[in-house]
Amino acid sequence: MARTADPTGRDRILSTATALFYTHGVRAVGMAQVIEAAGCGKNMLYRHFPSKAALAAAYLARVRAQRDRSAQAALDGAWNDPASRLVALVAEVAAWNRRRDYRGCAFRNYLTEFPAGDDEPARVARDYLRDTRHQIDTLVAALGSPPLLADRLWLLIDALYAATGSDPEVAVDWSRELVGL
Amino acid sequence: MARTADPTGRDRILSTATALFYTHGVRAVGMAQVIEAAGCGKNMLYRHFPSKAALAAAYLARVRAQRDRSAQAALDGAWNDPASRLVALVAEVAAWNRRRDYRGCAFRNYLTEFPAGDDEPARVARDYLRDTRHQIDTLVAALGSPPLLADRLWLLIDALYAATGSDPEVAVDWSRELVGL
DNA sequence: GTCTATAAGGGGATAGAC
DNA sequence: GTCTATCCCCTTATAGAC
Repeated sequence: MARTADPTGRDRILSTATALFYTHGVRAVGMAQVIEAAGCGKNMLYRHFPSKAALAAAYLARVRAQRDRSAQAALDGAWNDPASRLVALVAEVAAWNRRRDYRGCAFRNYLTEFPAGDDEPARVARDYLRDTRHQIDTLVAALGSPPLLADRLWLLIDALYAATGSDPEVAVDWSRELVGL
Repeated sequence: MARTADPTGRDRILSTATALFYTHGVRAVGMAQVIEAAGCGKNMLYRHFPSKAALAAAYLARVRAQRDRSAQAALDGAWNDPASRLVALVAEVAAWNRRRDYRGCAFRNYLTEFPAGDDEPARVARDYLRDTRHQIDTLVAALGSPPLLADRLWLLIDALYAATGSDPEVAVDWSRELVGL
């Protein structure tokens, strides 16, 4: 169809792969399935993503970018005190949890699917966990609270990502109580 | 070697499969790998477990039996009041969490690997989650506390099963505080 | 030169047959 | 226990349309 390079090609493929990987899991989705859903040729996919691991890493990086933007928006919409910002972070996870297409945490899910993985996607996943945990620690320190508060808030976030049928609002209310709001 | 059926055969196979499935994930482990590790013939495995789904269901049922026994032992070792029993249940999960070979919750992991599954193993997994949640609800009702306590304790248990590097003791102490001990 | 479509390589999956 | 059938996996290579 197009004689010139399709600038939307890579993004369209990655968008398709992201939806499939997140919904069904990385292991359950084959490259052929991504190709068919994206409506592209095999050649094009492998030029942009030389392997499935590369595609999975790009998938996780894309989700991370979305999550970071969403978390930043939550912080921007909160009061400027550490307590409000901590609650805003928990509430943001809860809001994500309530989405109809919610299927847990993409990074924790990946590490469950590939427990011994130390390739690029695993690094992206572990970096996200480390960075978000660090974000909590920093805000708790700014609040002047003992590290125990960070441990507890992190437990709440872990629980929200597990999502075995609990009401996310319980966690948000609890976090508010924890930080003294 | 043996002319009569090996009574330990089925159990040996299931034991091997349990270790492999739990450590590496169900999807990552092939039937050939189970056969080789169990040191049995292919026909013997398929005689006892006609499909991989049947083997996975038996694996989850076996883990459930272990978990139920362990939870019961924790209850038996606790005081007979609902508060102590609730803490004992949380502490039992924390103790499991501290094991070196801990790799998360077998049931939650399976549901992550097969999110749309409604076959036998998925039913075993979901039944476990439903029953353990019900166990918490019952004890909280016996304690005379509002359902919110059960929601919160369930969040702690979910968090313990996620286990992204938190100290399990934090959850146990928190549960003790929650039930008023 | 850039895309799609198709075929094939090389391996491993589940499962069945003897 | 071995051997085979069938299928799907990831990946590469080839051929054809614009």
